[in-house]
Amino acid sequence: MAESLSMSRQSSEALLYLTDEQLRQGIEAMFFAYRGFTDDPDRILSGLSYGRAHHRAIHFINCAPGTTVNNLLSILGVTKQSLNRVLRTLVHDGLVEARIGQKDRRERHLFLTDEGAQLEHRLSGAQRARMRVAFRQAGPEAVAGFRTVLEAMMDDTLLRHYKGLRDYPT
Amino acid sequence: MAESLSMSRQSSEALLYLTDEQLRQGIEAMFFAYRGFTDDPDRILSGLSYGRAHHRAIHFINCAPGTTVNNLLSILGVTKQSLNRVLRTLVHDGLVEARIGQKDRRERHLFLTDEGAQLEHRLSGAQRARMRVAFRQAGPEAVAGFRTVLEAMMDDTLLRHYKGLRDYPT
DNA sequence: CTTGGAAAGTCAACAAGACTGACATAACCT
DNA sequence: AGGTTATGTCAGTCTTGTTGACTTTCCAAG
Repeated sequence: MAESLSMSRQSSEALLYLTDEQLRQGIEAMFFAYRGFTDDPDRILSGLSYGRAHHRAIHFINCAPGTTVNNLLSILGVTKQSLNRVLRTLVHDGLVEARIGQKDRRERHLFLTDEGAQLEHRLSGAQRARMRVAFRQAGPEAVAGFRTVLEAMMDDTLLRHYKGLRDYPT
Repeated sequence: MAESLSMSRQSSEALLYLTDEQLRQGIEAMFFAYRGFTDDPDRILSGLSYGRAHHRAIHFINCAPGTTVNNLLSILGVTKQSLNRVLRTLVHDGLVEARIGQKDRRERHLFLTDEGAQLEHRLSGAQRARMRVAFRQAGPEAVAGFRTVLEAMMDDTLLRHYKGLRDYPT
């Protein structure tokens, strides 16, 4: 249904999607979609004295349990001092546990506590719900295209983080 | 090429794209792609004592020349105090002109000066360049899907801004 | 073995940019 | 004349980013 339209006139307008106007619309779509994307979790967090930074930390600790602070740093792309502030409150509030490394005692390996996992699930649940609706509305072809473009838009360093990097040993 | 893969096993895995793991990957793709998306302009702006907030203002004033402050407010979704701080510096630095409305003298209609348009072009140029590469890499089918999913992900109010809202009369 | 450098993490201070709340001014409308 | 609307401003707070200085730990070269 969605693809029949774009494919029918593919020959005559094959490069339409590369005009400046089309690119500008792509830019705005990213802006507005990202806003919708972060809205639900932000609303949940604002009632908890946490922010988007806490959400990001919780999300990636959940994805890669046992990851080190340094590793999280390179994923999130912020300074260690900035991350540390967030991590400190999360540890203090009992959402994250930071275990001293066995092999290298300088490292801290990060884990969600039960309470942390609970919050993570609440946050990602809201986000997944919105994305599920969008994905269902758009259909599998569109979703495949969505992923393809997004991956092409990432920096190569980030792309590496995006693919892989699960399961950290303690 | 891209679609042959997803269509060949469509029957058996038609709903694969709605599993929690697929949704989680979509979430991360948004996160990393948005980072790549804002990187280039941010770098340019950091040398100019401007930030992403200035970029957004400039972008939408360029798209809808003559728009009012109030209108910009609802597009950007920030408070007037926050926008005002940004706008003040832009007007002061001669990048934006705020003309008093003809019909309603309370309104300020916003325009980019030549210098403002120049900066806009530099910023959006960097962003368009990256998006052009991504679009070309992904192909027209993927781009159509990308747009479809992004639109489905927006809030309805934002969607209204995204479609339309060009050309404001002075 | 020791010593010096690198790496991981922490503390402190600061800046940008968002927010709220209160208030001012001008212009519009009934 | 009085109420509403559009805009601007001041003051204060919060989140989240920054840099600089510091400790602890590890490792490797002398």
